[in-house]
Parts: sequence; structure tokens; C-alpha cells
Amino acid sequence: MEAISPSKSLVDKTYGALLDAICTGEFRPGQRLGQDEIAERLKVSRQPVNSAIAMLRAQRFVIDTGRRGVEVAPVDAKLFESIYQVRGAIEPLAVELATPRLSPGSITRGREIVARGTRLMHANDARGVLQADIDFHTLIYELSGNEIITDMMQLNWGHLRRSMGEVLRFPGMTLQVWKEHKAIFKAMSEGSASVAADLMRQHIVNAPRRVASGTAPAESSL
Amino acid sequence: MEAISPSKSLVDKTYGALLDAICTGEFRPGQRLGQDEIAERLKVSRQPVNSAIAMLRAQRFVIDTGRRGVEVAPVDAKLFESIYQVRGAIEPLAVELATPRLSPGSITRGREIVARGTRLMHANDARGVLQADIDFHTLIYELSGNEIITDMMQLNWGHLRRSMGEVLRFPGMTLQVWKEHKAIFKAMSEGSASVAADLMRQHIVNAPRRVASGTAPAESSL
DNA sequence: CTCATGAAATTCGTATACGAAATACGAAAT
DNA sequence: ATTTCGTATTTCGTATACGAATTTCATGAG
Repeated sequence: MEAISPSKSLVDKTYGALLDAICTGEFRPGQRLGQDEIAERLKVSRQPVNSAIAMLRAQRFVIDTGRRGVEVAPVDAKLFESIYQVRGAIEPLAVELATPRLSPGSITRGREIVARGTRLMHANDARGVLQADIDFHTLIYELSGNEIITDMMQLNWGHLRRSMGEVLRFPGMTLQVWKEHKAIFKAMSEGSASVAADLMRQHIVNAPRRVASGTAPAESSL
Repeated sequence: MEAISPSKSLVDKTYGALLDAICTGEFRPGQRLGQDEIAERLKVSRQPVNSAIAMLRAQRFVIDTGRRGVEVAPVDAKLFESIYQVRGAIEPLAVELATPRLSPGSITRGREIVARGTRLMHANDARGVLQADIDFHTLIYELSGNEIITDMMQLNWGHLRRSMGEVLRFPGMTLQVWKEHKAIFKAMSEGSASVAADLMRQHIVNAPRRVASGTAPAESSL
């Protein structure tokens, strides 16, 4: 027998809906979030909306205006940089931990994700590519067996998706990304933990440069 | 004129009270948390309690029983290990980032914390020493200028405080800790970022061993 | 005596209600 | 015309109310 209907609470569903709207850019940075309006749109009462907003505030997806209510946090270049500094430390660790724990099944899964990402990239499906990117890294987090990494990075990907939203219009620039993903996973499959970790380190160093050059070639970058 | 009373919301105050009770061990692991009971004790309605519990659940301080309500999450050795794996990657990074940003004022603050920790340790004030430990590392997080690090580690310290609660009865074992803190901060003050980072790395490697040997000398450790 | 069954009591999730605080708007005074 | 003050309206935070689901306890059958 299986558990029936996960049927999450309205708070969780509201939280998910708001987070998604923020990350996809449906809610613009700086936009004010009115509880009544959200409650009406999602067909729930204000109570779950209030709880969800409290969680989003604790995670810096919305900020207090000091006055009344909250607004969507700005897409902060400084936050983006902070996340990549952290990723530079965490992702190689995740690779190191995950490599000796790879099972045949997870190797298959990883290859599938890489194949899917590569295919969607050639199909210019930017949104699908981003999802595959998230899936690839999340697989490694989970294989690491370190739930703190999984939790932390899931939050961070929420912030990253916001920044990436601006980048989605520049497909093709992710070509190199999936070559690197493939190389990383190959090294992991062969049990070369430290090699894979180094490749991942370089991958994370390269990533923000690609984003910066893709979005604002003239700017001084970050 | 100054701004008066920040006057946090009841949700925040309730969250803080519950988190504190969990971290200090006033609420034992596995203990069921009834909303009515908490609301009555804190003299608030169930509504802020409900919101606060939703946040604590998202942060794994309480877990769903699958049945009714939530209970305090067990103090998990696996979680403890996970946090130290993450700290091993993050703390040296924080030191690297913080070192070139040290101001004369922050150097003074750091020395004060080290002096206080050392003093309280000799006074066998275990709780004060733990607070100084948190203060020391938090200072570095903040000096790093990376708000992601600050946020992540503040959550992790919540979990760590729970494990440490068991260790507080073994003062004296922290003697080496404050020698290392002093050395780390000395290297930082001299601008030797990589040296300080290496010292921090070693500090984090040593820490869980001290805890394990202090609490359960017979056990196989973690 | 043990286990199953059902009703009563708890307790949670969510909706609604209410009071307080802030904003918006208009009128009056300079 | 601009600014200032007062009032009306909006909106949030919190309290209370209500329905659903689960637990508990008692009663009865095996």
C-alpha cells in the first residue's frame, strides 16, 4: 500500500505558489504583495497567506517596507555573488561526498539528466534547460547524503532562479555548461572524487562569468 | 529624537521563544508540541503559534508526526555530522572573505570576544562560553560581507546549540578551542587570509572530535 | 482477558471577525 | 498655489470561531 494524496496544507501550497511567482518573475522586484489580493487569487483565506509570507520574509524573498506589508525583494547582484561564493565551497564538497555513494541507479539518473539538458539546450528550451540544471545539481546534493546541503541549496536555487530569469533569453551560452556537467559526472562515475570536485569548482567559477557576459556585456560584471 | 520600540510581531516573538526552548533543551526531543498549551503559556492566541511552528518545521527543528501536530526533532548525530561537513567548507571561506575587510574596530571586537571566551572558560561558565563561541564565529560571518553565510550559519548554530547542550557539562575541554580562536584571529589581524583559513579548517576538523570524546568516550564517535 | 468497535473529547487547519495603524484624500489656512 | 491637518479607507496583525480528523476511552464480543 502507498500513502494516498500527499495533500499538503494550504500554507505550503500558498508558499509554493508565491515562491514560484517570485522566482519566475511573475511578481516583479519591488512589487507590493497585498494579502487580500493574493488570498482572493488563490481562493484561500488570508490566514495561510499570512503564514506563507512570514516564511518568505525569513528567507529574504520578500522584505519589509517598514510601513505596511511586504514587497518582493530586489534581484540583488550582491546576493548573487554571495551565493556563488558559497556554491564554490559547497558544490565541490557535495561532489566529494556523493562520489563514493554512487549507485548504478543514480548513475543512470545522472546520465539521463545530462542527456536531457543537452537535448533541451539544442532545442532552445531555456526553461527546460534551467530545470535540468537544477535537477543535475540537486541529484548531487541528495547523493551526498548531507541533508543540510540539500536544504541550503534548495533555498539558494530559489534566489538563483530569479537571477537566471533574466538570462533565459540567451540560450546557446549554456553549451559549455553541459559539457562541464558531463565531464563532472563522468569523473564521479569513475570514482575520481577529487578530480570531479576540482571540475565542479571550476564549473562554479565559470558560471557567474557566463551570466554576467550574457546579460550585460558592457557592464563591469560582478 | 529616536525611533521607539521596534516591537516585533507576536509571530517573531513566539518563534524566538520556541526556538530558544528547543535549543536549550527545555523542550526535549520527541516531545509533542500542542498549540493550545504553547499559546496559553505565552499568553497569545493559537494563530501566531501556528505560524511560528510552520517556520520551525521548514527549518527541521520540529517534525511532523504524520498524525496530529508536531514534535521536537531528535538530536541527530547524522545532522550534527552534516553541519560539520558544511562548516568545514564554509568557515574557511568566511575567514578568507573577512580578512581583507577587517577594520580597527572589528579587530577590537574580535579580541574582546576572545578575551571574554577565555575568561568565562576559566570561570567554568559553560553557557557563557558557548555564547562567546557563537559570537566569535558570527563576527567572522558578518565581516565576510556575505549575507548568505550569515543566514545559513545562524540556522545551523540553532541545531548545534542543541547538540552542545549535552556537552555544556564538560568544561575544560574548550581550553584548546580558545587557543585556536586566538590564533585564527591573530592571523586574520595580520592579513594572512590563507593562513587563517587553514587554521580555521583545522579548528572545524578538531571540533566534533572534542565533542564526541567529551560526551561519549566509549562510543565509536561520528 | 484481549481485542475490536464506536462515541466523545481533543486538537489541528482554516475561515472569519475585529481592532490598530498607516495611507490617501480633501478641506482649510497661509 | 502650496502646505498642513483631519478624516475616511485600506490593510495588516491577532483573536476567535468552526469544521474535520484523530485520539482516547468505554463498552461489548470473542
